[in-house]
Amino acid sequence: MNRPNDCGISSHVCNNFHDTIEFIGKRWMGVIIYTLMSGPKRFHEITEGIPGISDRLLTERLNELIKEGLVIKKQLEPSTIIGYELTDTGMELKEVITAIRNWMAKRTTL
Amino acid sequence: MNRPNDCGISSHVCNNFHDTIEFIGKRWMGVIIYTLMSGPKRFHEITEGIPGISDRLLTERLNELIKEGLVIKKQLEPSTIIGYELTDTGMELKEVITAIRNWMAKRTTL
DNA sequence: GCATACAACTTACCATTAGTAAGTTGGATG
DNA sequence: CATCCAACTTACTAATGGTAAGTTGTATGC
Repeated sequence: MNRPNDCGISSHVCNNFHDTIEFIGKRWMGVIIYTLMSGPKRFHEITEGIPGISDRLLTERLNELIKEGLVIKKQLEPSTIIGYELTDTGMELKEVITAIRNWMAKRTTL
Repeated sequence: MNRPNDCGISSHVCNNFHDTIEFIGKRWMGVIIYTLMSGPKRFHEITEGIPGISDRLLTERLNELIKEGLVIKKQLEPSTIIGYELTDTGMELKEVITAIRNWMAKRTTL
């Protein structure tokens, strides 16, 4: 039987696995992060790129991402317009996204 | 709002990044899959290994995982007791979990 | 074979979160 | 300085999750 800490690495990291996967797995989180992978975007560019998402939820998710340091609000060159950009930490999720897409590719060929 | 399923492979997970990450990111999905990575488990072994999860939600998530072909219900040797085991497809999510854990390890806060 | 215990659900009800839509604010543009 | 529209905010409804109690089924002991 698995105990919560019985994972072979440090218990701190192990105990955070649940929080981590639930955070990045929250509704719309994945596609928002994925959308920002291709570069900084304005609010309405994100909504237009993600069919079905509402302003309210995008605001909420972006604020959560900012709070967790995965996204920053940034002034876009050369105007005064602001947009949202992945931080280095956020950008490092690329490997997670790649792993998911690899898994998907294997699965659909079955 | 759920977009219509246009691939016909399964009801939730198809070759679409959004559906896939939302499926494996559903509440408790990550830890359930992670728990089963170390081998087949009985129902109560899973609940005991995941503090906070309820019988109702574990039943619901296991049924979703079975429906999507990530988990099978299996008779555990040598008794008549049944348990839950990851399929090959489910087990291949190990790389996704590894990628998340690597990302976590790099981070300073969450 | 009957009683007990516990595992594995199931149901019911309340709380939280998501979806929808309308309203508000504030900066850009004519 | 009026209009537009991006970027929120608020209010309300629908869906999902949390909690707890109830039900069914199988193992074990007498």
